[in-house]
Parts: sequence; structure tokens; C-alpha cells
Amino acid sequence: MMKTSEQEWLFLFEALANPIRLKIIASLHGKRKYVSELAREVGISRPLLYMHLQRLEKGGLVIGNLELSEDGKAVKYFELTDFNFHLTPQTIAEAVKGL
Amino acid sequence: MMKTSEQEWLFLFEALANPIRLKIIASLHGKRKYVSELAREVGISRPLLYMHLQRLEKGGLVIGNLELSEDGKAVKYFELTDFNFHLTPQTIAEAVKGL
DNA sequence: CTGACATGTAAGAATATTATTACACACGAA
DNA sequence: TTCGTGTGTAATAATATTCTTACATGTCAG
Repeated sequence: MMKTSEQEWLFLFEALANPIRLKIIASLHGKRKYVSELAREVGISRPLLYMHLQRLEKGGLVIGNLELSEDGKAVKYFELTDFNFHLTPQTIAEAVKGL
Repeated sequence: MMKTSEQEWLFLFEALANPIRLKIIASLHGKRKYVSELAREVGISRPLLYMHLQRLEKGGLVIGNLELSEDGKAVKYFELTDFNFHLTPQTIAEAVKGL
């Protein structure tokens, strides 16, 4: 959960810099969901959702887990990590030092 | 300093989602600078810097101030706002509610 | 064996962001 | 008046992101 390099911070910010991805985070808040379910809920195509989930995962905001449901079907669940970041001029200045 | 709408949060994240802009923030940390000075320091062209400063300003991270120096020349100074944001699943979920 | 779900990816189109180049103008010093 | 410094913008090129479409796979229920 602790970001060490500037690159990691960048991935975080890039992940957050999109309205659909914010919506995904909000939708995942409190309840994990599987991909198709989430695509219906957010109202976008599944391939598009995959792209967004990848970016969110890269930013360390969500984590995916492929499971086999009772009836033998593969289902991939996504849930939020419990991230907690503090943004101030200082934290950002420190992040850039490691450039 | 308090973000109320999702749009404002988005502007903030978009402002942060770029390595040059992080560098600008770091460079402005502790000391305000004028545009040409900052361009030299960060190592980019002035027109490009303008674009980045606009985005940073839109995100509420910096503020510009056009002044007349003693010798009558117009000089535009930029400085950091003292922002302070807290990022958790909850704060983001709340931001999206106002959609 | 077909239909209804699920996972996943590849290729290309559409759009947005980033970067460069070429302009304008103003002031003071040489 | 020319040079060096500062301001600012418009037009375009280069690149990256976002989105769509079309595919391929698998399981279960009917």
C-alpha cells in the first residue's frame, strides 16, 4: 500500500484520471463483483471494462481473483484494495525525488 | 481547497497524471517561480509549460500571478496552493455520488 | 446441440493529450 | 535600433488513450 517510486504514484494518478474508472471504484466500494456483472452495472462493454480494470490494477486500486463457482464456471471477481493516500505538496515533492 | 463535485476531483487527478507536472509541483515546492524560470529549470519549452500549468491550475494545485517587476517588466509567478487531499475508497465513492 | 452465461484477447477506429514550431507584443540596456 | 529578457497564443504534428468490433474458449441447462 505504500508507494515508493514516482512511477508507482504516476500509475495511481493515471488510474484515477478517468470518470469511468472512478465509477468502477464507487461501484466496487463495499462489494466485490465479477467482470460481466460490473460491466452491466457501469454500462460499458466488457472489453472496455477489461482495459479500465487493468489500469486500476496497475495503480494498485483493485485486485482481481479468478475463481471457480460451485457450478464449475470460471468467474473473475474484482475488489478494492484498502488504499489510503495523502496528497500534499510535500508528499508529491518526495515522490519526485526518486526520479 | 475542498472538492465538492466529481468533476473537480477529475481535474485534480488529471493534473497529477503526468510526470512533467509532478516535476513542476516538486520544483515549485517551497519557492514560487516565474514561467520562463520554471521552463528552464524543468527543461521544457515555454509553450509546453503553459499547457501544463493550465492543467495544474485547473486541478487547483497551482495559482498564477502576473506582476510588474521593479524594472517595469511583466513577470508571471506561479506557486503551489497548500492542497491536502485524502484518498480512500470512501472519499472516492462519495465524490462519484455527485454525478 | 443449441442457447445463455462466463472468461479473455487482438485489431482497428475514434478521440484526447502532449509537444513543437512559428508567431505577436513589451521593456530596458548597449 | 538591435539584443536579451519577459509575456502570451495559434496551428499543427506526434503520440497515447479510449472505445468498438470481432473473435476464441469453456460450462451448464434445456
